[in-house]
Amino acid sequence: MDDLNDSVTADDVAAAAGVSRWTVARAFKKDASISRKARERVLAAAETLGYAPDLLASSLASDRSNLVAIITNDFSNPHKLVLLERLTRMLWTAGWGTLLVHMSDSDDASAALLAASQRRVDAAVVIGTRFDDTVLATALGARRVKKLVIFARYSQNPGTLTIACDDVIAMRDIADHLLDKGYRRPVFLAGPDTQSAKLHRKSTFTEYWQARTGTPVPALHADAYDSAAAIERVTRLLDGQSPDQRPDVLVCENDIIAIGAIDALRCHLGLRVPQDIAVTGFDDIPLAASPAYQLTTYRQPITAMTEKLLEVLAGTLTHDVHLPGRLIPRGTT
Amino acid sequence: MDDLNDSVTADDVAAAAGVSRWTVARAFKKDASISRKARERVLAAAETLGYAPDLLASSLASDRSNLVAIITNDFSNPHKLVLLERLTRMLWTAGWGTLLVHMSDSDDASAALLAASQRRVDAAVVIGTRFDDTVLATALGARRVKKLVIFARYSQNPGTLTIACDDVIAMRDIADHLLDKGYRRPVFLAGPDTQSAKLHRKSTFTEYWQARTGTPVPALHADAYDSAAAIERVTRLLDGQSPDQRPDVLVCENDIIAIGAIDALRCHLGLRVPQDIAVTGFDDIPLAASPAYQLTTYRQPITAMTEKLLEVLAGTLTHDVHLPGRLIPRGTT
DNA sequence: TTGTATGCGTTATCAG
DNA sequence: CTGATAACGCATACAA
Repeated sequence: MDDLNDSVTADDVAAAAGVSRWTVARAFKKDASISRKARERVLAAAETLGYAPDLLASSLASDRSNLVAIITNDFSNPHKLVLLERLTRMLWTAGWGTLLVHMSDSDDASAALLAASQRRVDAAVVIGTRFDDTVLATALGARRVKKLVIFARYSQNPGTLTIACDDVIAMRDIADHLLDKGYRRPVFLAGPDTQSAKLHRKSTFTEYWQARTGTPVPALHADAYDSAAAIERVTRLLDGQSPDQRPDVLVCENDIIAIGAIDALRCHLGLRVPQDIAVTGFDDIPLAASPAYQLTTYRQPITAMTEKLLEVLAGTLTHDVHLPGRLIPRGTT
Repeated sequence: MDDLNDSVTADDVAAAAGVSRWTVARAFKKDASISRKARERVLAAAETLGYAPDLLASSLASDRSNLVAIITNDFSNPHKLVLLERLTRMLWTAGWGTLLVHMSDSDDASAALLAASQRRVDAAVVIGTRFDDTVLATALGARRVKKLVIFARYSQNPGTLTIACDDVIAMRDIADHLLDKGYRRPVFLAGPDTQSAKLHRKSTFTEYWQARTGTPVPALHADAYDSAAAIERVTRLLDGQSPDQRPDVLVCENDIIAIGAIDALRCHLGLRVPQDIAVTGFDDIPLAASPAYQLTTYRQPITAMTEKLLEVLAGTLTHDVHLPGRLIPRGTT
């Protein structure tokens, strides 16, 4: 059991089992025309020899690598860890390997896509909020990847498939919840206001709120998608503001910004959440459920989204998908 | 610029440049014996044709994939995100691709290693605290990977290379810091007390403390490496305990446990940190620096550790490495 | 159900 | 410095 060798090839197994090399290949294929006896003999021989098909050679010959690239440029948001966990686990279960590609800045998109295509990935999945759509489009034009999926984010790229949580339903749910609770003066706290960012949640929320109440919603932009930037922005907004001028709720684009907002309110401004100001987030990261925050937020249907991704990879789904998530009411509203 | 095709092969470039296929290969190799003129011609032709070497075919022919598998089973700790970011970025810069492999339970180790070896990775890097050393050893025996590196964790596996923060120095620094600050009754809060876990930090701290003060250090074990488990354990310990029986500092095995401890103290027990009880962590995750926690912790030298990993991959380093980190004193002590 | 040629795109190695 | 031969390990198509 110890002298197993990795350089056993299908030929070796074939010889040991007394069949041809091609029968060995069939034995490892799900629905192949092969007798049960032959398959058993082959599998037994493979077991004792310690043989496992070489996926590299297989990919080269078949033009299918069973590899998908996960491309991201945002490692500061804990939500990415949740996404990575779900993606790698479910893809692995379905037989897909995952190549993790780090994309440093936006203009690195072509390099990331190039790396993916050089490894012959069957698809590239982009996760992350800080992508420039146009940069992505030009990168895609220069270096073709069989399938390009934008995951957990809105995008209008042609030649691209989007799988995301339905922001329209989500922001309406949040707005309805806030109106039910009696809040009337929300401020929307978003991430950076770059030209390229879609900021779909912001526009959806503000439009719906205005339609329902007739009043506009002021919007703020943090300089980055992290809590430090949110702390800075919220402190700057509220410092020295009198209680009756203050918003009664901060609607945040995601949890990490909401966490920063809460920290600013409590630690820098001495305000209570939700008594003085309420806060909502988006994503339902683990920290949102901790007793220290108890953040009211909105959970994306990651498992269902990943199942859709599997359909895309299988080729049975070829259009954009927007799935409804779920409001998670907690103590901050 | 738009009709670039991915199925351009070295032969096409060779034809376009008027050289042989092998000269094309040389043009893309760093230190190859090729005239500057030939290389320029080839590179120009490749540029216009949109050619990029196929890494799959390259791996098959050369027996070097330039791929390293990152194997982990713990996606609940935000510190993993920091590790992933550093690893993928620095490996990418050095020309390595990263295959992210999810390891569900301990007995899945052989499956993860098998997947890695089937893709012919040049090395596998294991990150994560919940690994069973013996399981890893048997998995390694069954399925050989060229190099197996245990990263950011202690291990004694033969045939394995460890790159980690020096826990001995670290725990002494923490102990010295606490003694300086006047703390005298620490309790060590560790993760699960499984047979396999090394719990190196715990033994190191308790032994050093005993040596310096002559008093033993009680130890607690949370049921998991997450904050919820830590909250439960700390609450159970201190609930109803009189102030003079209480420890004056909780020394935690890592930050996520420390965060849970703080939440328990503040939210469930109504105690103040550090006035009633101090807390220390390990890792310096981003949350530790937030104003809500201001956790005194210890930062692992991740960049330096990753540089050592690159040396291992290059073959210039072949022994275990333990690097000193840095104490980060903050508000919880 | 099983065996046989042929090709996937590259590199190691040797010849010129 | 450059060209040529022989793998690398498997899959596809087709023939038996």
